[in-house]
Amino acid sequence: MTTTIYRTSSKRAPLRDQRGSFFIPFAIHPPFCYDKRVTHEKFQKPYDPQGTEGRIYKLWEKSGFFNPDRLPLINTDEKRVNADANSRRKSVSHPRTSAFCIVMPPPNVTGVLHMGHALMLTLEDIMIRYKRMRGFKTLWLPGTDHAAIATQARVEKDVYKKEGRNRHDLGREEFLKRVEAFAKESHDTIVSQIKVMGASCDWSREAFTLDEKRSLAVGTMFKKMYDDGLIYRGSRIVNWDPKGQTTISDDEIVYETRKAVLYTFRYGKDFPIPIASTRPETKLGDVGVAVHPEGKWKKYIGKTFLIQDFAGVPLTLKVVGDEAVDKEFGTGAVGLTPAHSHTDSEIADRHELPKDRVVIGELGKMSEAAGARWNGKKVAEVREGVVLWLKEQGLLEKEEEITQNVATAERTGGIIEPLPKLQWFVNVNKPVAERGGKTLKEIMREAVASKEIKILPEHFEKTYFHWIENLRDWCISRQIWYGHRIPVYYCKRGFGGELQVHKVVKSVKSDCENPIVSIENIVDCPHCGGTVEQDPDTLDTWFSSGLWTFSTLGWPSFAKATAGTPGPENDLANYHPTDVLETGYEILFFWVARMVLMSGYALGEVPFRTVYLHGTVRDGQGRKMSKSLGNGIDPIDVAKKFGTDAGRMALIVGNTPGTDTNISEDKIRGYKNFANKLWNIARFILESTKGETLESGFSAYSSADMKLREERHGILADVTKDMEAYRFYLAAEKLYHYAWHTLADTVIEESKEIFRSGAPEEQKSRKQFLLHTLDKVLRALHPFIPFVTEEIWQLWKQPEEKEGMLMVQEWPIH
RNA sequence: GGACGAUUAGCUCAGUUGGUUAGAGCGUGCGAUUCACAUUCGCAAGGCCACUGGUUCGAAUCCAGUAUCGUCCACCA
Repeated sequence: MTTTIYRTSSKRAPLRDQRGSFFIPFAIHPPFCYDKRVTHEKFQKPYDPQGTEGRIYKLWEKSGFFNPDRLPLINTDEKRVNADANSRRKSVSHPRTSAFCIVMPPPNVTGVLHMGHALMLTLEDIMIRYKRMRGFKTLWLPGTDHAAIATQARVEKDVYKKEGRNRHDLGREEFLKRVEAFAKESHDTIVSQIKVMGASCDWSREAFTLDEKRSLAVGTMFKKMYDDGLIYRGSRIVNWDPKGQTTISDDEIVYETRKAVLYTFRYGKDFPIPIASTRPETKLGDVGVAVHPEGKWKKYIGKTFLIQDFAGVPLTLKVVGDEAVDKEFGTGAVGLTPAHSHTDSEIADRHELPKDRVVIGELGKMSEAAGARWNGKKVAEVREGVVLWLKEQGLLEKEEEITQNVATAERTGGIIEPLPKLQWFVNVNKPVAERGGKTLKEIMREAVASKEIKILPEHFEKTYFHWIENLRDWCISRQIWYGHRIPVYYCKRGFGGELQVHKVVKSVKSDCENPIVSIENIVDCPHCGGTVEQDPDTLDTWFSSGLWTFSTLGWPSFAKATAGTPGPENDLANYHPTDVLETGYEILFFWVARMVLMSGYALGEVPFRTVYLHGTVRDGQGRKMSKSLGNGIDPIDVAKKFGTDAGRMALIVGNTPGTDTNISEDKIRGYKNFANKLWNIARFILESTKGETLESGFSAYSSADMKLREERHGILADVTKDMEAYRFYLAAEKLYHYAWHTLADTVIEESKEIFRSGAPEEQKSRKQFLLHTLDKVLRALHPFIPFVTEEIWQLWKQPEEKEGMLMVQEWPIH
């Protein structure tokens, strides 16, 4: 190996004398002393991501440039317009005037980073780095989510496994301590992993959905909505999870297909209409029978029947006609159990049937209303009992096995028991005076319909509208302990001394206002001075997530008054609405829509301009990654084995928005080779152009090189267009292809001959072309593979100032 | 049941919104090479762009229908 190694240590930066020219102390080859480039011994070995990435990340972090307030001016090469005939470029410094902001979808503090997170981080980092290089004041605000139910369930499981105790054994305070300890540990892991991914986010602004500032935001929002009459307490059929002892949202239900027996029977010998049910035990709570208005049972509509004894209880059944009943299905009639079925409850509403006949309790056991015979017994047991009774009475007409979808809780697996409960709701259909009389539903719809928010890919807009059409009031209270406690207090005196939060209790005579909504903690009733007790429930985690774009930017503490001034206290003015929300399509409804709601309601503006939805990351064969299949790929393992750059590139190339993507080790290995290829391209160019410095105004290109230059311009212009249009998958692939198959395979191969036997001008031209191309390729690839490009840049340019880092150089628009 | 999407090389997928000969990666076959490359390079094979019809000078791309697969939503007593 004949390569000259100028320097082997990275310590010595050339010194400057007072006139700003370089003063070379000693031992550096004189002819090339103006060339800061060195051929580093590192280039003698293959690229080593493990030894590089951590060090480079620290370099970036230390620079402070992740923080938009500390970003340097952007340096731009511009042609002089008014000056002399000399068309050489000069360097101009521009302030960063436009802002670009992404608020990171906060990973749950329940575990470790997975491939989906890696994809999210990569896409966002690409956008952020690109915009930073385009001269924007870029803020990428990181954070984590307390993920109430998920985290609590996780800790409950752990505690039970280790100590055999449940949360009630520990008590609220002690249990929360455990959860917080777990969340803290999990948080630290996640943050370190986000850093491994190369994410250039501003850690000084890091947020947590359950920290003090966010809690203030949540409390403020709750009070505002309550005062506006948008939050109300009401008795509704909720999805009760008897196993988790909590209410869960529709979105947290998973349906499992199971076999069940459908029983067809009559309530009594004299009752004319047979009905069918897979849950005869609930029939103890029936208040009527619904039939189709034009069906075969039409003649009974409006009649009321009294059943003296239905398995131990009397029933009063009114026959009503309702369109919701399918005349072809089953017997063409539905027994109505308003307290234990969503649809029955709605039918009962339409026909003013009583809804208070609750026969099943929170523990999944029968209640008093089910009669002395069944009171306190388990549901399954009672089902058998009722069927037996029906058989004995000769009322059972048919038993058939059917498959049905059973609603179960995603987290606990418990079978959902619809129960009426007193819960807190957000009214989505009430006009909001402050917002021109629009309802929350309309706010959500119009933000997208008016194109103020653009969703990528576009077809998800249809799904979004469809979801909004079917939206019901949002139940926001959860009977769990970990989360934002509902900022509501009850004066005990107002309830006659006994607090019964979930039951409708008739107000005892009292002047006290109940409930009392307060952002501050209170212990005494502001009216009578008696003791108050806080609502034991916590808020749905999406309530706090909904505020994420502005609770992270300072709301409600900092008003929107000082746009243009740097500093976190002006973030709301400077960065909201944010520019892009990048997330998985599976949480379009849970989260995206709710952010639109909250932001539109509280600030009167959209939370973001563009929604970029990515797909699910699957394995090489298109299967979902799962623990049971053992086909998961851990992004941290990938970083160790192939380097983060390789993993990032593999996730991006060919990954269109909204579409699932497959990833395999083979694909990642391919891009590890690419990082090494780039390394070798740099090595070749830097070694074969020794003595030559990149001349920024160079124009004496040979005709062949002029052509190559045109081609390069074309590619980079295309890539820039792709970046602007969020076609990162195309941009990445084009750059990959250009670097490998044009620059390396063609240009460099030709150059070898030129350097061997070409004319001096030809050699000079080619050397300049190669240096310029390397410079631009490194810049353009930096958002995608930031580590290897920065490392090459550092070895080549040896910047003395942190402003010389590739991360803050200008993007090559052509 | 409703909505949305997909169907392109052996495999996994692009195809920038109608324009010449449909591309990439991996894989396969043949041949070079240690001269930047824990290799890399060159060459090659391989496609009725699901099917049927329509619009158009021109369709993988737009429209209608059919088939298969997938995702989401709702959930029926």
